Amino acid sequence: MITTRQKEIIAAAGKLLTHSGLSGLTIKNLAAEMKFTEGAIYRHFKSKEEIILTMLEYLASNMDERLSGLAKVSDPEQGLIELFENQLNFFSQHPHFVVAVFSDGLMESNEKINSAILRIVSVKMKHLFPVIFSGQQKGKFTTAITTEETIHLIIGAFRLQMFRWRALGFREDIKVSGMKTIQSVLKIIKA
Amino acid sequence: MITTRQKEIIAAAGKLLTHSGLSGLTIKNLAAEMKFTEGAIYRHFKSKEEIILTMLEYLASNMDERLSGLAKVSDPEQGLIELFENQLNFFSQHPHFVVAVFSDGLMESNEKINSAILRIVSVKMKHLFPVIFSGQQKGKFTTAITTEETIHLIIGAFRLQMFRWRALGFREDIKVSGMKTIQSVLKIIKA
DNA sequence: TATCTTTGTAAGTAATTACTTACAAACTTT
DNA sequence: AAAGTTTGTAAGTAATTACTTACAAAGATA
Repeated sequence: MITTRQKEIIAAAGKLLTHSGLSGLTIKNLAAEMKFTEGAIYRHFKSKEEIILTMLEYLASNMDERLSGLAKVSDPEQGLIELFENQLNFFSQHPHFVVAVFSDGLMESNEKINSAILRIVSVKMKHLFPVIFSGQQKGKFTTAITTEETIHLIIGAFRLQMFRWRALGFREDIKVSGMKTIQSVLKIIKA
Repeated sequence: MITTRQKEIIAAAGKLLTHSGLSGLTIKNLAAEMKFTEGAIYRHFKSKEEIILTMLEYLASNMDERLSGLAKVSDPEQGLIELFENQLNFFSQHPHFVVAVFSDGLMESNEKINSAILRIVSVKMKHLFPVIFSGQQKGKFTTAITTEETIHLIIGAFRLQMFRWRALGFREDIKVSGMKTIQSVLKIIKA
């Protein structure tokens, strides 16, 4: 499906994106990052669009696998914590993918890329929904707002946290500050 | 300070940004949108960077003025509602500025642009802080989490709402869906 | 009325972009 | 060992980029 080289290239692409924005993601820069020439990039991808799409699809399925692999816990609060610990662990180890996953900046007039971005969001929601829902049913989380509204709050807070992490140059420990955010959300949504 | 033509140009720039992303914001497209030639753009701005910076600075001071002009109300809940009604009203009338205000996509390796973006965030926080803080002191809002954490939750939810509005092509009425988000946040943070 | 300033056009510039083509070295397979 | 395949290089391409320059028309000022 996806070769080792392709993985290396999309990792380099994420790195460029995160550090220099979309305008920094050029084939020239990508080749330099990979330490070979531009032509070689086209041995592995037929276009720049394909690189971005492959990156987004990889991140979506990677996230889906990771979160599917989480052991089922009966306590919804613990389930929520483990879900975000897993997410934060991934971004802590792969900070260069932050932009690709969260950036509105990749949203251009390109239909394919836009729907690939929305797929990532929906994967996240897919795993978040049952945790929140069961928490509400068990009387652990508030039912003052709907499941969707709760998810909206959580994802919004998480995204903003990642935005700030990047804006501040990845200086803070995202595992610590990210969990603080989740903890404060938890305090608020607990029934 | 800023001429009428300059305002027209930054409005056109926002329009291009929102519809076609950063790569759609070219001098050529900008000139076409203004219905004159590329050279004429340079009669009003000395560089593309200056256009973006002027746009961001305009948005920051515009927001600052708007929110400063709000009548002081004693009820924090009402204050919060009026603040966001004002914000939603602005974006409803100027949807093409959504990207400029919220997009991480403008964040590039350009230092000046990055700090202009962060200025917008800080203007918003400046006006949100006293409302939340007084609400907590008056016992109207929860003190289970800090003022900063509350603001983080609110801004995160609001940003995500704007992101979705754009992703769905500005189809829904942002005044309605935006206020729903604020209402659900309010339910949660009320003491 | 004559001159100056402002704001536009037309046609360029060099640099950068994504992508291609002809060729060669190194593995793999036979 | 011979042949085929994979993966790289070197040197291009046409298109697009931000920006410039020489010129002209219109309005304001003298």
